[in-house]
Parts: sequence; C-alpha cells; structure tokens
Amino acid sequence: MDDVAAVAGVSRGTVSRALRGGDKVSAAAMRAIHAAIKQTGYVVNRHARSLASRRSETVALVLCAPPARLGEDPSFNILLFGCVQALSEHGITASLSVVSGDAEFTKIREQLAGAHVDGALVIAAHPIASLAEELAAGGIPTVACGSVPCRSHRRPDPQQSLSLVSTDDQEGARSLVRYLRGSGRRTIATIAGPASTACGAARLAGWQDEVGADASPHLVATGDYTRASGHAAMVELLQRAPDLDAVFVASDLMAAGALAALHAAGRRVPDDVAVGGFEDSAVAITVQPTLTTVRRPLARISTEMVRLLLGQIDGDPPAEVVFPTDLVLRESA
Amino acid sequence: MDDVAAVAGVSRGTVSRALRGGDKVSAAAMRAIHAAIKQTGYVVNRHARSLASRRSETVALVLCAPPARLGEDPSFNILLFGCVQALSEHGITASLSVVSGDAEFTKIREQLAGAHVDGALVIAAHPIASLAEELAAGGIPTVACGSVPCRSHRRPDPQQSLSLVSTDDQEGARSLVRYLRGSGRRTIATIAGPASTACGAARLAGWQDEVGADASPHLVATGDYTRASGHAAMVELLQRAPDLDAVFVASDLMAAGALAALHAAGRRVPDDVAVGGFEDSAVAITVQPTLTTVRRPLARISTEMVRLLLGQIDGDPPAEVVFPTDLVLRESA
DNA sequence: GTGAAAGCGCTAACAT
DNA sequence: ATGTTAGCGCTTTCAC
Repeated sequence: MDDVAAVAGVSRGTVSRALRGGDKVSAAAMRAIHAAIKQTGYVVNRHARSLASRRSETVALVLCAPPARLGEDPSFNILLFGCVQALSEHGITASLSVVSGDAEFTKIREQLAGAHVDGALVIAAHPIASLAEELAAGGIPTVACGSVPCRSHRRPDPQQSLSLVSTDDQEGARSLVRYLRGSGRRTIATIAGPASTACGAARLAGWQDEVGADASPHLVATGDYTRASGHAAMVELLQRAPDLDAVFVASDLMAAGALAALHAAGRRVPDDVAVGGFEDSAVAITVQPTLTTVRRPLARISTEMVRLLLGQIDGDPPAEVVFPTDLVLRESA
Repeated sequence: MDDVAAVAGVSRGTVSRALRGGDKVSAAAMRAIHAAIKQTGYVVNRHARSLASRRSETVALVLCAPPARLGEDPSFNILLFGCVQALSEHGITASLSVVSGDAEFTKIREQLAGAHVDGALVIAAHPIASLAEELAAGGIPTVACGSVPCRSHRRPDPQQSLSLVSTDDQEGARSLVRYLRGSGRRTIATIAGPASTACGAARLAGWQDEVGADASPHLVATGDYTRASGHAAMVELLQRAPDLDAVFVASDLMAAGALAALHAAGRRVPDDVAVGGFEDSAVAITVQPTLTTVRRPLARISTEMVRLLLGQIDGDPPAEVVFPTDLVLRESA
C-alpha cells in the first residue's frame, strides 16, 4: 500500500480513503491512485483491514441439521447457496460451519467467539436454534430461518440482535386443504411432520383449521420427513380410514412415499385420492403423477436474511418477517 | 491478551507461546495462563493473529457448478459437507464461494487474491477447472476434485501447487459392464455423459473397453446428466437397437429417466433389459426397481482432499490420487 | 482535501 | 523458559 501511495504521489492515508469509497479524495488523486493500483497489482490485505477497522466483511453461515438431511434436502441447499450468493453480491465472504451434534455445537460456539465475524446466518432444520439465540445474546447480529421453536407469537426482542425469517406454513397448509375441499374432497387425512419441529406443528395446525370438526385423530399420521416414513404413514392411514379421498402431506418427500403406498394399494391419484405436498422441491415434478404442493419462496428467504443481517450490522433493530406461500397446482390434486 | 498476561503474571510473549501449543513454556506458567484465560474470558483475535503470522487458518472452498446442479446433485453436497467437516476437525474455517458463470469467476478470482487464505479446495462439476490451475499458479496451495479436463495421463506438475483427487471412473464403468456381460447380457448399449466432461469421457471409455468389438456407435446415446436427457436417450436407443438387453448409464439420474422410458416402452427391468447407473446417489434406491450402480467413495475423496491440502500448506509436494469405485448390486441388473 | 501519527491485537526474533 | 522489541498492513483521528 505504501508502494501505491508512492507511485500515486500521495500518502497512505489518502490511498486508504480512496479504497473505501473515495470520500474526501480529489478526483485527480482518485485517478492517480487507481492507476497506481493497476500498475502495482495491489490488493488489500483483509486481515490487516479487519484488525484496524474491526469489521471483517465476513459472516458466519451456520447449518444446523443431521448429516442425512444435509445431503438430501434440496431446500436446504437452495437456502445455503442463496445466502452465499446474496452475500457475495455485497462483497461479503461466508464462512461455513455445520453443526449436527452437540460436540460440534460447543466447538462452533468457541470458533465463532474468536472469529470476529460481522454477523451470523443460521439455517436450522432441527431446532438447535438455541445456537441462534446464543449468538445473538453474545452480541453478534444474527438472522435465523427455519423452525425456530415456539417463538411464533412472541414479538421480537429489541434487546437481542436476533432476526427471524420464516414462511407462513400454517396458512400455506390451509390454502392447500381449502383447495382439496373446494374440489369436492370429503375426507381429508394428513401426514404430519414431527411435532417437535415448528414447521411440522404449523402445517398440522393449518390442516386442523380447515378440516375443523372433521379433524379426528385417526386422520392424522406422523412421519419424519423421509420418503419411507411417508410410505408407512400412508399405509397406516389407508387402514384406519379406508374411505379417505384426499391427503395433505407435510413434505414432498413424504408425499412421494405416500404416492407409492397409494399405488401399491391400487388407489388412483388423483381420481380416488388427491395428494398434496409441501415445499415444491425437485421431487414434486419427478414423481408420478406430479405433485400439487405448497411452495415456499426460498430465494426470497435467503435474500431477506442477508438484507436483514446487513441492516442489523449497520445498527438497524432486529425484525421478524414472515413470507406467504404459494399454492402450486399439478396433477396429484 | 495483555490482561491475561497480567493476571497470570507473565509476559505477553509467553501467553502467545502458551496459546500455540505451549512449546517452551513451563508447566506452572501454562497453568497460570489457562486459569487467567478462563478468568478473563479471553479469546484470540483471529485477524490480529493472521496479520502477524501470515496464516489465516482459513481455506477457500470453491464450488464450480451451474446453479441447477447445486441444489439438485446430492454428491456435490456430500463432498462439500465432507470437506467442511474435515477442515473443522483441524480447526480450519471454510470460506465458501460459488462460481457458476464467468461473472462470478472473475469476481472470485479477485476475492481470493486478497482473502489471504491458506489454501483452496475446488469442487468442480463443469470444467471451470482452470480456476484451480489459476489459483495454484498464483501460488496458493490448491486441491481439486471432479472432472479436471484432460489431465488424466499427465504427471502432476511439481512446479505448480495443484493436487488432484478423483475416482477411476473408467475402471468403474468396466466393472459394471463386465458384470452385465457376466450375467448373460449380449447387447449392451450405453447412455453417456457429455464428452466435454472428464467423467463422461472416462465412463464411456470404460464401456468401450469391455464391449470391445461390439462397441458400435448406434449403441451409444448421449445425455447431459439430467433425468430428462436419460429418458430421451433411452427412447433413441430403443429405436436404434431394439434388440438391446442391457444399458449402462453414466449417471443414476439419467438411469432414472431411462427406467421410465423402458417402462413406457413395455420392457421389463431387469427381465428384458438390465440397467446400470453410476454414482450411487439417493435416486438409486428411490427408483423402481432399485438401481445397480457404481459407487464413488465421496467421503474418502473429501477427507483426502483436506489431507492433501493440509500437507501442501505444510510444504509437501502436490499429488494426484485416484480412488477405486465399488460395484453396488441391486434389482435393476 | 491531505499528511502524519497512533494504534488495531497479535507473533516472532532476539536477548537474557 | 521468559521478557523485550519490532513489526504485520491497514484505518482513523487529528492537525493542517
């Protein structure tokens, strides 16, 4: 940097100012400096800059999920890459951590403490979301998405720098069930996700809202978001409620399993039984028949997370934003 | 850190030494220092450390792939998370970048130049592998995996700090085709990947090796690794070689498409036509019938990449390692 | 608008 | 084994 200053015939301070937006730098100096940079092939040292400015232009990207879902669940990846993309557009680097077990949990906690990142983005599938709250409590701007447990009706705590981005899964579920009913279905069962996950609970609640008085427990089977569990749940439902003519499934993957079970049982979809999924993941169009499902605006979620984080880093208060879902009509219902 | 030194009653230099392995530090001092650290809640500032030591304990993790494959291709993710995991075990942070187009390419290039990372891991699906060579040429220890084009029979260049980790796809293809032949198949067609990709070429070469004189062009159709292309290719093959009784497909996803086409054409699998895939991805067991395929040791690849990179950072020469594949027998052949 | 100077928090070479 | 010292490369007051 001294070289650049020398070549441009200015002081190091001016070069520094020129690099950071060029405020209070004359146009002539600006030109000379840029020329000098080109000539010398200069490139800033991020570590030195971070040390001096106390800003690292880096945010931690923390994925909380069991290893199995990491490789399998595409929505996870869309979120991940969406965040990386959005950050990159702001010239910010993402440092990636994965925490599936408690061991990594404490490890990450320590790592982040010393990492001096500007903020953290937490993408949580299973609720180690306490990580997010911990980070926020530790004073680092944090934005989480996914199933943050039981905060649904709490107002964001302005004391804590934790923002939340989620989708209105309950309303999404309602819209699908409403559609099923509207197209003449009478007995609408559901395959729910684990009650321990916020999204599992929300989607089940949406089904209940719409089905109302008909929401008897024998129309509910629970899976764990895997294809196999969806299959098993469908078999169970078919046995408990042979007269069902529709089923709302809390995830596309489980819906794929349900479809297979229905096929095996000789029920035609959608003629005999309508099937609705949730997520609009890749399987939704891979499956036969293609799946009517509820789409979550994954791309918007990731860009919104980044937007909120950047805002928080600049001092904005934390926020809680909820996106609506879209009903995607295909062949299965 | 001065606080810690004060509390422990030693100098800052000693604290620093204690932190980095405790060489040349008395046991008593060591104890005092650790106590002081606990008491003060001290945690090193990575930026300051990096600036002084010229080592960042961070490596760049670069994914080269079209956006579509990023979210879809699970092997990609397994590799990615495997690397993150392995790095984390060594206390190293991964800073993630995604480059799909040329725009990002130059952006990343600049970013990495100033990032002062200790090394780079390149996971390339489509061959922007020039990125890897460029990084290596720029003097940063680099390990790449995936389809690095046309280096197959070059010896690693010791001048360049670029290591390569790959699988022996050609032999993998041979083993599957050999198995098909061994189980009595006479006319073995193939659906190849794009000739522009190293793995596409290798898998096709393996098929040719085994089929030998029977390897006429009308038994070869080419896809682009998508399910749809596999379907189309199968339709084409069925038309060109109606008497085929086996087909080796260069990826599981394409094989899934082929299976659908065979089903539509009324051919039974494996009774009429045996089908073999490549990758052993999640679809291999999702599909009906489940897919006989060639498994690549993804987990080993990622740990080996990290091992090589760490070695290179410590001054080891670059290496080129090739892993064997496994034949996974299921229902389709 | 620009330069000079004082650090940011740490490591590493040297002296002891 | 430990203390001392000189930076690492940059930002940022503060005078001018």
